[in-house]
Amino acid sequence: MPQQNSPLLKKFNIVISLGPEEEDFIKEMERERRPTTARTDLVKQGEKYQKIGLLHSGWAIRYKTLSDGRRHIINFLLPGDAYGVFSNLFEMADHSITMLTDGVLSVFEPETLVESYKRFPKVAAAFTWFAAREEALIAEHAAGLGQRTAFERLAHILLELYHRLDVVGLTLDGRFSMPVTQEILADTLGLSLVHANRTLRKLREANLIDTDGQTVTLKDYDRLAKLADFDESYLHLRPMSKRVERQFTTAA
Amino acid sequence: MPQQNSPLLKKFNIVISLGPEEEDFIKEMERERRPTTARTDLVKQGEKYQKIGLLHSGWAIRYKTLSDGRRHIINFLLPGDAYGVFSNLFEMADHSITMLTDGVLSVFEPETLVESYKRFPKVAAAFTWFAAREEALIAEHAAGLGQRTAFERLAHILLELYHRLDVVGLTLDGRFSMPVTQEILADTLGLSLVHANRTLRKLREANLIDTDGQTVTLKDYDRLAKLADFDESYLHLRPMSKRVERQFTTAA
DNA sequence: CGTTACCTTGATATCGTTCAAGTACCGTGG
DNA sequence: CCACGGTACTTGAACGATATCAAGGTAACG
Repeated sequence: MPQQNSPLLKKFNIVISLGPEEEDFIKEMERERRPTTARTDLVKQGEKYQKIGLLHSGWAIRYKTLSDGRRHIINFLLPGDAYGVFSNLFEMADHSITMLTDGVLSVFEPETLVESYKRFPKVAAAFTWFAAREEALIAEHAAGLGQRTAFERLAHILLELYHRLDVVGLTLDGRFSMPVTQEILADTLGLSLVHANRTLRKLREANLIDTDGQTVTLKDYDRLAKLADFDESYLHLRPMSKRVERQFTTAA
Repeated sequence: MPQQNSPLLKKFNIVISLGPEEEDFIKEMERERRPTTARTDLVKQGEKYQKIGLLHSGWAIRYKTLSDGRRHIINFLLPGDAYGVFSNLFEMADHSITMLTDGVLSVFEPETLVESYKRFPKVAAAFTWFAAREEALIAEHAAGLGQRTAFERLAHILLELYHRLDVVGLTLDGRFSMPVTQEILADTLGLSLVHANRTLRKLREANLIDTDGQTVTLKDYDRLAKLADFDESYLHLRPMSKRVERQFTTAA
């Protein structure tokens, strides 16, 4: 029977071509699957790091809490995303990760990744790539928080989520499921809950999106992209250049 | 004659203990020194990546430009900082880097770093550590942009700069040189130039800081840290844990 | 069927922006 | 040596985007 590729492999296959042995190595990493439930903490700010994790299904948030309770959501973790890849080097986590929904994940020891550096440099390159991409995403968010209006920011994050879900096959006709309360959205965009709600309404009233429960529909991608100044290149979802790939094959 | 350690080595020595051969490898990377002048672009958004760079002296900014000209400054590059370590994996730069002052830097091919993975895993670990730290800094800025007031944000960045300069020996009695116009500061904090100016004044009037030309003095670290909710742990300037260091020595 | 979580909307307050103007300090050329 | 233009800093006044306060609505769930 044809085994469907995991979301992680789907992403990897976009940027780098892996041989069967390399794919097997990754599949081995993903073999042990651990079901989780919404509100489970995967990482806790201030506590020691332990494992690296891969999210197979479900959504999670990576967030920071200020001492007075204010919370900022750094990023969403979607199916196919990893966490702890490099931040594992630190003694303590400077952020928390919590499941937003039920989901399934695999966790493994950092040693496994170190091993890949020796045996399968291309696998290591793929993980490094996505860790670097994490930073690119956060930098884009920071730029948005600094420079974009609430309206632009909201449009922008919806477009980002659309693209990120699209590569792992979780969109259909501009529609996707977004299991996120408006409070979560507000804490992501640096807005009050009330204003997040109103901004969402404005987007609906401008005929740019539709919402139906947790389902979001992008009704006019082009206008949305224009008003949010959205340029997908920061998502870096393109094949690795020969130049770079060569580095990681001769390195073997 | 006792050779003064480079700012990069000063930072590395905080987190990991390097043997003489490893230090030599780094010194070799830094050997060729290239003077640069203010306003020189080290990396340009939209252009191809080329090299990895180390900044020995001078300040630079990493920033993104929106299509309508708005600019957000992601981070400052200070002496001892590197750029392009991982973002080199990408085909195109999603941000620019420009010198704020005259300075000196070393640039080298990514292959050099790949080589270190095989020959000197601890050196690779140190670079990886600092690339991961980059992300931690940006995440903290994003959290600030989302949740902190202008006043808190300004206090926070001053404290961050103080700490980052301190580890490379560029502070004295709570004082440091900050070759940054208020416009740059505004674009970092997501404020208008006018409001950055007023916020700076408020900080002065509250007797928290002094400014004299480009020199900033932190007059009351504790009060500043408290009001900005500053917790230096996100800077991750502490020795690497045995657990991690072991990974990178057995990996050799 | 009451409680809880989430969404929605109005009214008012505030933080930060924009517009406008003026000052101080340079470096350069006449 | 002075006039000039450029860059950076400063301050006032009006405006606007977003927050806060307050209230009510709806659906899910034990």
